[in-house]
Amino acid sequence: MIVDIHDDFSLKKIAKSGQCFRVTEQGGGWWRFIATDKAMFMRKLDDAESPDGAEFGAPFGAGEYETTADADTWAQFWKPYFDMDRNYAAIRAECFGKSGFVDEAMRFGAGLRVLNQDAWEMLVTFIISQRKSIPAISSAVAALSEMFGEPIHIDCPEGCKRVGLYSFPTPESLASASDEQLKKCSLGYRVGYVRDAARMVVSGELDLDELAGMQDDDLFCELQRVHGVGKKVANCVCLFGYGRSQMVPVDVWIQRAIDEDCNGCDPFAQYGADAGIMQQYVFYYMTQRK
DNA sequence: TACCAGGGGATTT
DNA sequence: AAATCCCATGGT
Repeated sequence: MIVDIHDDFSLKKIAKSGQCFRVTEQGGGWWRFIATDKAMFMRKLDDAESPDGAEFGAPFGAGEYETTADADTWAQFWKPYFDMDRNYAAIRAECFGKSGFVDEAMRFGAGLRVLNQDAWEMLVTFIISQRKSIPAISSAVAALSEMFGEPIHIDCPEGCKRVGLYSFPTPESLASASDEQLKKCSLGYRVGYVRDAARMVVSGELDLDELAGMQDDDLFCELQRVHGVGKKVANCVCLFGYGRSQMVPVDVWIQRAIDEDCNGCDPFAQYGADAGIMQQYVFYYMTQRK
């Protein structure tokens, strides 16, 4: 199926933006996305290699995209996943001019979008993320999904390999997992954290659906009841799992940006409801610029 | 407020 | 090939 996209959209930048860890580049311009129990291949058509930067106000990467998703699954799952109801080109234009550094990060990262992902998947993934590099997180999540997830059966485009197609593990499957199995997934000292989180969800002590109805502060506090979830991980779950676009996770890269590029002043507060989106541009800029 | 925790992946030697 | 560094941190 063909999707016509009129806003910022870069599969490559999204894939490398450190918010999703189950996205892989395939052959022939295809990118494979796995989220919860779904997998989907997508590529840009009519693609002359896009330049790195962008003009403000002009959509970056707009055009026709081919997806293996059917119309219903696109509309119900992937369209909201890609946050398609938000106009990122307009946000870049509105936010321009408040910080030279953030302006440059927006120019560099044009095409990024903050994905709406599953809260459970985000909780586990960002518990795992602590003190790991992005490639290490990706391989741990892949191992966990292969060991505890279910095979996903979809048709792959020509040249794309049918490997590693597993759903994200359910809370039940992780709650009943053994330490030995979890350790094989390179979770290290995080094994106990993941099992506790799974148990809390299975027992109902932590109701992730109920949390969706809470105010930011309450949501933020509730998440930190989970062992292994501090401020940074809680902020990631709020931003990526609950669509709280004003939340700003501060990791070593964002802290470095504040310290070394912004004279020690936090630039994010001035963006209000878009602060978390600016954070994502800055994270991408810090990790991908040469 | 220090210090430590698994280990993987990237970089340097 | 081996040493070294660094990592979307949190608990103690």
